[in-house]
Amino acid sequence: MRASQLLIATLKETPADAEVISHQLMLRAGMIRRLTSGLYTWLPLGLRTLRKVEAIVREEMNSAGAQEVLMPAVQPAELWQESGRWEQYGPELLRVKDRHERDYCVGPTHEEVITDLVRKEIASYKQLPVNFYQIQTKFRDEIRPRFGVMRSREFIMKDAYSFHLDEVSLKETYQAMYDAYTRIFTRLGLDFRPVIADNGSIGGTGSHEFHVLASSGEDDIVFSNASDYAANMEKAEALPAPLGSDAKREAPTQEMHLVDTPDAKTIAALVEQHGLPIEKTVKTLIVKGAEGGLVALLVRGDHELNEVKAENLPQVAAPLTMGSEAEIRAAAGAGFGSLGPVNLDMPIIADRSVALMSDFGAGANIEGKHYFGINWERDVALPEVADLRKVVEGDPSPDGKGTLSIKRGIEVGHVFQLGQKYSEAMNASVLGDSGKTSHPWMGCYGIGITRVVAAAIEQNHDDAGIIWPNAIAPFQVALVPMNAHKSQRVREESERLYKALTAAGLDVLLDDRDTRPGVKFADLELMGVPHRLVIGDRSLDNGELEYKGRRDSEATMVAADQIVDFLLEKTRG
RNA sequence: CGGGAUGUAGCGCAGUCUGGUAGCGCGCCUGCUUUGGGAGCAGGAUGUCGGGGGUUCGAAUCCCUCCAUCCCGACCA
Repeated sequence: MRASQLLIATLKETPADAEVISHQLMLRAGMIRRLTSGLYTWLPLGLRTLRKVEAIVREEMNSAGAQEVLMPAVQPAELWQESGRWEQYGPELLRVKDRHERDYCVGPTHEEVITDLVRKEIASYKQLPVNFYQIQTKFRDEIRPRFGVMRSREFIMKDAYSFHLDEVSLKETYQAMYDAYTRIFTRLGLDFRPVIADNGSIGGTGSHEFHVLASSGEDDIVFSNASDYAANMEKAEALPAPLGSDAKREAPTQEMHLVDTPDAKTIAALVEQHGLPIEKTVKTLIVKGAEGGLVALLVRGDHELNEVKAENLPQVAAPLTMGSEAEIRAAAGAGFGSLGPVNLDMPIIADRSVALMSDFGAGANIEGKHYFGINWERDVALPEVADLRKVVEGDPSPDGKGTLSIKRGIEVGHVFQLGQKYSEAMNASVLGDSGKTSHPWMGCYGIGITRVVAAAIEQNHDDAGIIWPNAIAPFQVALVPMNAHKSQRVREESERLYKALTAAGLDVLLDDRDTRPGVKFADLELMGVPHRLVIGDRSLDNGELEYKGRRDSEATMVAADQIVDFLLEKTRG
């Protein structure tokens, strides 16, 4: 393509409302423009990258045995009422009425539509397994859209849904999708990790998220330094004690005694004012119980409650809700800051590491007082023990190998074993070889296409702009003719190169704009074109061209007759 | 939805406290010069000062109200 025919909408200054680097650079490079909150137009430059991501996803999905379909963005309410999600989904589901006052939604996902298709079209186990996917625009009415296309309301997603006679078949396809995702993100040139994820309220048996590692990521992901164990924070298991220790409680050395702590309403204050080591303190959090009433959760002072783990406990109400000050005062006899397990009349669940503590301090359930020197069994019965806390850097890995590190990640993909939830709710069934009907097992597999583009930039940029991986660069090579308005030879050589490189299968941008070279260099760097060739009289005299990779600090000279092979080599992989 | 901030030319901002002809930089248009890292000179265009209401002789500026956007918390690809 010629630059004179492309909308090059670069900006020198950073728009004030863009916070993260990918958003800033996408605006500055002229990839996207905001229409209104959470809605973006993809300009020609941005769309080129978007389409390349789609193409890679499509190729790998096809070769993994999935079939492409395209479902409507607008869906009838009836289907969502059948699955029960019309009520469940909440305000994130954009609901609309047509002229006949019938209810519809703009689809945030397509389990209902695909299940409806399958129940109509698939009747026999002989047609299973099947795996359908689409690349399509979704809408989620996010409370707070932010970070440009990273968390927009309208976004493009690849979503796939597989159907199986039994769980064994589901697991096979699940693995095939896991492998396909690994190939996709590898081909995209991204540094990513598949991590074990929580299944959430949908249930099911298995789930992995694919995260692109980036400090601006919104999720904490946890992984071992000595094995391939990786999980998201919600799911990462906290072992009771460090590796190699015998995980036993130490014998009491202190008597339990009541201490006046009128100004110690927080763990930090307690530690500071009373000289107690923080790992000898216990935090008591009181939440609503599944059967009504309240439940107390205990974690060590230096640990944080993992809300997902807490919510998954059978005794605890979902969603997790903290008790109100008034409720707690009525039940415990004291308010926030003075709560503890001693003389507390409600179900108590202690984190694994709390169960191993001795001589510890906790609220006394008397306003402004704590007990110090508490020991389990002797002073208070050991309650039920569960894994309640968030893991921290340096915790032992749950698989017994190495210790855990925590990094930030951007979730770009999710594979999920759904089980029979939708096929049962919507009565999709197939005949088996015994002549009996059964509900197919389902899996679903998503990739945030638009988010991938932003994530790639978060991971690949410098002060001058974007640095695209070869596979998704809008243009692989830029040609910059020098002094073209005067030198016919430069013009001719540029045209010749443009045709030769294009014929060799490269995506080439010929910068034929009538502007100064500094402007071109700055624009091309901002737009992230990974390879640049300068054509000037000086180097042509020597039969050479000047090459510079986007990450190179210096340009190098390349023999003009070698240039096609040279660039084919550079743009590979 | 709660907390914080902002809204003035396409973009970045000043002006608002203390009411009195709406400004600066970049970008854009014309001409001449210039052409290896965001050119120079000369000339030019562009604003319902977020909307509505009020106070006032007079409002970007003061008051009321609505709206939008951004940032921090609960959802998700």
